[in-house]
Amino acid sequence: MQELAISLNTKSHKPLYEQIYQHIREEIQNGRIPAGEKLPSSRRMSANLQVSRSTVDLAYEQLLSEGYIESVPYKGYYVCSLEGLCHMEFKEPEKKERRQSREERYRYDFAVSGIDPDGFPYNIWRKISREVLSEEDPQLFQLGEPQGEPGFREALSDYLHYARGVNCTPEQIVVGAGNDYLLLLLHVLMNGSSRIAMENPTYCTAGHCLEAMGCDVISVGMDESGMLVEELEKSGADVAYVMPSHQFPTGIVMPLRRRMKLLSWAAKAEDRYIIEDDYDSEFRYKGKPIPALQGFDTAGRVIYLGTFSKSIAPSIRISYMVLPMGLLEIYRRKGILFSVTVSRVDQKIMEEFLRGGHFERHLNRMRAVYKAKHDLMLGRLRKMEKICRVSGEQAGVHLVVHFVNGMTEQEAVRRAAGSGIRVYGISRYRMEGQKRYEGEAVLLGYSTLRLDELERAADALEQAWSDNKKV
Amino acid sequence: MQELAISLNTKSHKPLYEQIYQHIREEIQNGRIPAGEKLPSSRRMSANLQVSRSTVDLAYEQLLSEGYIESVPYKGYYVCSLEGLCHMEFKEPEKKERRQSREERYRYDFAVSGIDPDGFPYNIWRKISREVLSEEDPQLFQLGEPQGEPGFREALSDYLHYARGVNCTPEQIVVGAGNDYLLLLLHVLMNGSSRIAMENPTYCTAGHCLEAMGCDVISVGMDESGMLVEELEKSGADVAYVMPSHQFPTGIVMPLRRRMKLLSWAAKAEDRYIIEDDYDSEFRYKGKPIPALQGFDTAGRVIYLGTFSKSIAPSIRISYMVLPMGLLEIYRRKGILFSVTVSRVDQKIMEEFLRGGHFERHLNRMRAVYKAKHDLMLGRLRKMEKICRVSGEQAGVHLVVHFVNGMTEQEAVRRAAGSGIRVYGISRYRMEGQKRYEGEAVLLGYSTLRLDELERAADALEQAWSDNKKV
DNA sequence: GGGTATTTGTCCGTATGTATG
DNA sequence: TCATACATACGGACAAATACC
Repeated sequence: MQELAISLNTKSHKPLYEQIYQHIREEIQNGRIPAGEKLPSSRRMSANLQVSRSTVDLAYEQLLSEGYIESVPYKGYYVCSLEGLCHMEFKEPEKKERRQSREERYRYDFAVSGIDPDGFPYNIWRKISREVLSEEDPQLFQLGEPQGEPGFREALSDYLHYARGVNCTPEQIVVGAGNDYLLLLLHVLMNGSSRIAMENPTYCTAGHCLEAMGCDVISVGMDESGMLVEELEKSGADVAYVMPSHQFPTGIVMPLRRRMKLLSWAAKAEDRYIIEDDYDSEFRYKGKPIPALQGFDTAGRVIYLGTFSKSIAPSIRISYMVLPMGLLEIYRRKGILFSVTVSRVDQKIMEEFLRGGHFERHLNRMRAVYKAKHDLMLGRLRKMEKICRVSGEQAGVHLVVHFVNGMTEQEAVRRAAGSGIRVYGISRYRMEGQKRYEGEAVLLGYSTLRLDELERAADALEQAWSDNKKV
Repeated sequence: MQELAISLNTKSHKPLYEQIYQHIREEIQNGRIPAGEKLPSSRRMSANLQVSRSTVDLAYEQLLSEGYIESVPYKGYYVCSLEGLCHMEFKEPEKKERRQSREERYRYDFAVSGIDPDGFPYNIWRKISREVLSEEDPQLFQLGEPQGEPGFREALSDYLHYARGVNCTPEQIVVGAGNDYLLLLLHVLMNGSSRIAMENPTYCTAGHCLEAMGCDVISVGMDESGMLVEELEKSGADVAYVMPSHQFPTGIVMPLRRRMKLLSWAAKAEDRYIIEDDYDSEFRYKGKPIPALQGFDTAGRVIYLGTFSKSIAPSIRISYMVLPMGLLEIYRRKGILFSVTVSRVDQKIMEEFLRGGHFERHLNRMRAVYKAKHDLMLGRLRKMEKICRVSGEQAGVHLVVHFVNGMTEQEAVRRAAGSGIRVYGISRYRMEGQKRYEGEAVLLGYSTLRLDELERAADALEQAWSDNKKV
């Protein structure tokens, strides 16, 4: 039979198995599932509904005991004919939807950061967390190594190697609480005197952090392949901060040729480095992922920066960097003074999450979730061809929208706001005083909104932008 | 392919199928099973490993879903090539020589850092941890406030107020992963140009961190009341780093008079600050605790630094600082750029730990534990009056031992080592090149040793030090 | 060369242990 | 103590490919 689409409510106080049981019973009573039909196996059903098999088992067992279905061992469950069964109509009392009134100005926020609200793998995380805390290993609560737990770094280097093509040993990895912190640490390692080139527009938070530390942040132009290496060369920068896998905010994926050019720029001098922020590399919707820049680096000039903020949750604060050999030596002199900033417990949890393959399964799940949202938004926006076109759609969890009907970025943002929708102009990601990026565009992040919200938000957005009268 | 020799551990808490899965995955990742190779059939494997077929099935299924292997129906499972990822030579990191050998030379380690091995409140922590993760609050996994969770800061400010006499609102608190990090952040706030005075001897790690950041660290002498304010004045320092509640390593508690003098030094200029590291304030064995320096500060010149490293566990990495108003403004401009470095989950757990009164109960328990150890060691050392006398015994979890029989610090350390006991000479806590502190002494930390171990260690120590023949 | 036994992945229902409230 | 939910592990049945007589 077809897949049953049962809407389960985890938060409801009604047990899951009962919700399943009731739904199937109704289907049978209504004749929507005819007698003789085979029900989906408990495995299939549990996979569909994202619940444990035994939950489905319980539901089936109840149906069985009440004679709605019969079990044929090694084959499956089959719907009985209802003859002779008296059944009363049972009306579910309507539950009032408890809507939380939001005082927020915005009904929908196309935030470019953040994760899917239902995306956190609670169950596994809870389980691993419990396991780790149950070991009662006295060592676990003494201070750990400054670089991070050896076991965690090993699991991480395995993952980075096969999933991202990063070429490193666990010894090169430094674990830290967030990219900001790692940049801070890096700044200490580099003796605080770097001139850092960033693309324009870029991930300003990092730029402002670097400026706050006292770095010279230099804005370098970009074309459709990413940072312009010629300009970089002229800029006199020592360090280039790039996001080859998915540049923020443009969504540009740096092609191989440009990567090589960048690497040869770095190889030209001893004190040149590339900081590769492997932003959003986990989510790609087209083609195969390009391995990290770091994997092609033979001169030891690439510092690879990665995080679990996007792939798991921003709030768990686990990032990591891979240092080239030269910097590693400096780290061992100076960096080692600074204690690790991630809880040893959290590191252990993350290690198990990686080793148990949960991370990959989680990524696969999230990829599917984001793909659905991505496709929905892309479809909707492509229908609005009179108004806009889309770029940066190959990867990540946001789209870049350019207007073809003469609407300015500012106006698009204002109109959306007028309809209670928050969108983000790309201009806000230019470093201050750097107006070299001329394109106007709006960013639509779809990670934090649920599918049905996206649908409604897209409706409202279309209306707001289609409206011809000026606001 | 050949039979895989997987050593299964039935007793381990790790599921069988996961052990199988992990083993095979690692073999594939390391290339020990080449791409295209056929895995043993589930039957053969299950016979070999003496487990059920479906257990093997589960393991294979997981490998399948993650793309490590592919299934050819009625033929077998075959290892996939890790397609799409460039394959570079992956050097197997040679296993490092067990460093433990050096640490195992010591039977007993009177380490001055670390906590009681049985001291971590596993049960409550597990319970709260579970509760926090069970709430399934989607907000909890989005990025939190840079300063730390408002609720946590509120609980913290309450605690600091009544337990330490710290005078602050939650808005002044900045949460961070460890004192080192907070110093780093502070350095950014202070524009990286500070001349910092530290006592001598002192907590060198902090000193070296500050130096690595580029601070001028100036050593200032001390007497039995702590830092000499006259010298501080002459030194030209902007910032004084002190530990009034229990100076490390001397154990000196700064009396009120000296505190006031210090405060008036700071009040003399706009850019002068005192960093009050409230080290070990939680554990006092005599008299009532002196409130924090910060509570007496009317000029807004004290930065209060606290941590749960000693009171709960070093590895959980939760520290905090209280900024005076002037710095708070700067923080709101520059510091706010840096995301918080403590996991939001951990903050929530800690908040509950505070609010539920568990922290105080825990402290009481630990105070009793440490008091017992303290009294034991103090008693034993006082019996050795021919050899040494003790100082710094009012608070903390270590004692300072001065020798009265002419034994040098170096010799005391060596003799102890000869008996397999690790003790720490106080000289190692002088900043390099600063030899102004003339006293020789040895530190005995008793937090990480259990009572019975302490007993035996004290025996051995007495013998080693009593022994009159030179070593 | 055609039939048969074996091997294989796949799918199934079931039983048990454990965490949690 | 009991209800709920989940994870783990078990072994039987099936159909297609394959090896063997």
